[in-house]
Amino acid sequence: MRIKDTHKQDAIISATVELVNEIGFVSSSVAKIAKKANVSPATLYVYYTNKEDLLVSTYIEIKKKMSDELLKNIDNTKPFRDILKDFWNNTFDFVSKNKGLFQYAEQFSNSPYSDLVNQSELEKHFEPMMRILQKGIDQKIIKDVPFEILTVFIFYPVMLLSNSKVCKKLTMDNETVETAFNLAWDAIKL
Amino acid sequence: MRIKDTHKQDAIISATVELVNEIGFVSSSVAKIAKKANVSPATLYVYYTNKEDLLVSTYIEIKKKMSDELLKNIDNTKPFRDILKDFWNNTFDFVSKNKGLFQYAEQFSNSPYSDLVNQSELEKHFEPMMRILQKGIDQKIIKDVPFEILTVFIFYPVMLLSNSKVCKKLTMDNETVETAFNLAWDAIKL
Amino acid sequence: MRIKDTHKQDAIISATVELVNEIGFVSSSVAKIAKKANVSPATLYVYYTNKEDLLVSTYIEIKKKMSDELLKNIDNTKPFRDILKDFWNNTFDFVSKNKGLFQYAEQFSNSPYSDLVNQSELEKHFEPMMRILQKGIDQKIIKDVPFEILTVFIFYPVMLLSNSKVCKKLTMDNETVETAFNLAWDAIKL
Amino acid sequence: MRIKDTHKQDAIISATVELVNEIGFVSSSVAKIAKKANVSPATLYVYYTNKEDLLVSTYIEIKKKMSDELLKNIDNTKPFRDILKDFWNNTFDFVSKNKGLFQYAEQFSNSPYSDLVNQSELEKHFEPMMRILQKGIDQKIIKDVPFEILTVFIFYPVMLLSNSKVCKKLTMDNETVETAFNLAWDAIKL
DNA sequence: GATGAATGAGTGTTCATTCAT
DNA sequence: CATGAATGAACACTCATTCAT
Repeated sequence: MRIKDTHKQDAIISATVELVNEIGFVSSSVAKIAKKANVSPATLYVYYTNKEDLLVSTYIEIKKKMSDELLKNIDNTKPFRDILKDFWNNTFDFVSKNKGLFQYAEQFSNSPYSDLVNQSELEKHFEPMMRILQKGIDQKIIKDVPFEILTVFIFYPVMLLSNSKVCKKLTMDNETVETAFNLAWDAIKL
Repeated sequence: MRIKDTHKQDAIISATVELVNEIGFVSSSVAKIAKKANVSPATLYVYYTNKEDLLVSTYIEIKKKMSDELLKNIDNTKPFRDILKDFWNNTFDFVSKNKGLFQYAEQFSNSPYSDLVNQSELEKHFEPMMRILQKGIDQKIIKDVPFEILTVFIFYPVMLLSNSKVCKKLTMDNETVETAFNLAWDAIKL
Repeated sequence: MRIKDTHKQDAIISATVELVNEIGFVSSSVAKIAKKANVSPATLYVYYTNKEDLLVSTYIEIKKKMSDELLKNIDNTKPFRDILKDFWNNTFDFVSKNKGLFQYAEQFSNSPYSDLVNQSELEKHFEPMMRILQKGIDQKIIKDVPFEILTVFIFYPVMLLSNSKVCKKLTMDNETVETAFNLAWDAIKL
Repeated sequence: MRIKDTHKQDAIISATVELVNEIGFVSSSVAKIAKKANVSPATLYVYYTNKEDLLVSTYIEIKKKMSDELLKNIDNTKPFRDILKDFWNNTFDFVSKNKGLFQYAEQFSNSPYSDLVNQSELEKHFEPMMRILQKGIDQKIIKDVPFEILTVFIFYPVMLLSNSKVCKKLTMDNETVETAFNLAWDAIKL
């Protein structure tokens, strides 16, 4: 028998992400994805049970890669503010270098497909950061407010600012990233 | 007759928003929208030149209604912080009471359809708030950073917190809204 | 609005019957049926909710037409044997003149589609004949055996003999039909 | 190894019959048959040149097995009526014990696939019965009518009565089989 | 203005079959 | 012999849109 050609599966995932970024979820048909990946539409069904499976799997893959990158080099022994700053920079780096993946994830999570994903499963990867935040609360470094609120001020802003749809004009240089972090820090610090 | 017309058009818009919220952009076909609005698919083309026009017009309508509501009762003579707080509360009120409209707008603005909208036209409605922010900068009440950064900390958080996809567990009572505003204010204040 | 074109629906039904007779149930695709009927495949869905609906509706239509024809001119006042003979002749006439319809019905009733049809509903049309049989039993003209057995000897044979798949060589002239009826009668008579 | 082969081929045939009985000819795809037989779709093409070959071969196999069973223990020295009765009983036994095979054959012979089978070849197996019928005619025990007519009254009824699609309610116990045979005999006897 | 009929083009998916291993 | 990967062609069906009324 023929061996499964991982090159093909990679091509399918890439094509999916690219196409969704180019023409959006709505217009991204299986046929177009297949064409972009230079495979037959039928081949797609060798790797995924259906279109939904393809889109969801792609999302999960991206999210996993993202959480790996965001938590990379996080050093618990550093001062609290520095840890957050490293995470902030990691986020900015990832989003800058993977605009396509990030934009796919944004579209996906705003679509009804996202209901099909076990979100809490994905969020588990970020538990280390949650533990760090909790330590900050316990040590009275940051405000004792619900995690969701902290998240909105310390994790989302860098993503929003990197999102070209939100920030059309502002170029995100290192200085701007730094400035934004100062605001985030002021928001949460005690 | 005018009344009849408006009724039908309203029904179409409502049906569009409801359907997109129920089954998403991807699955919302003209036929289904028409069925939900209790009109013929052809009737839709009496009011809109095509599907895109319908979706875009619906978005613009929502955005206009939203900007009206958010700027309602904004009193320039109040102290700076109170103005922002009023706007913050207006946002929270609108999103709470119009989850459907808000969610439609979110989906829309994350789709490539949004490229078809003259965003700067829509943003004009928020110029009053921008002028207020500028005054705050000039009076050295808030930090002198790019508008986009301020926006991310003072306008987006309340929307994110109201978004059920972002905040699944946190119930947004008045106290929580107040707490979140304090963080936002700490972020931007000098 | 455009008025529903009954000519089109008739064309669809005819095409369905013809095609199924030519190439069988298995190979009769919606596209092929549409092509034969000179309509777009989409048009088919104006009249029927899906392929199954088309096939089932066609079957029911045929069965209704058939029961009308078989019971035509049945005169209850005639002697018992003559009534059966008339029915027998009607059956032979119908099958001879509507080989296509008959063959479609045969294929259909041997397919799993037939499970979708409310058979007892269709059998109601034949109740007059059942009552006649019962009268024959009561009057001790024919044997007192279950209806199904009588049916197999007095109703099925003429259909089997008219079925070209069963009887490839035998030409069914009037004499043969008469001969066969004599056997049927001998089978059931007391 | 021979044993292994036969196992696989048997599995394929069984799967084919079962699947056709479960979901019908129309929906029985090669992939599904292979899955049911626990082999690869490709393996199927080791034993059969294509799908048609598989279906036809399966039919022929069934027909051969059937003719063997029906003619089993037929004793030419018995009285004429007893021979027919034995055959009748054999038919009933076979159909009862092999409903799946029988139903497959019914579906097949009502499909256009049946045109691909050399029917006269299959009918050769039944020549012994034809010779017996001819002897009955010659000895003036049964009516001198075309074979097809005799067949319809002496061979088909037991099959029809055993067919669950024809006889939904009637349970075929020994008494019923006996009763039906009496009608068949009355039909053909002189 | 308002409609349901009608459709070519497209949808996601499965098909029978082949091929390299 | 036996296989799972791979596919072009076909599948049933829906799409956005137009048209006659």
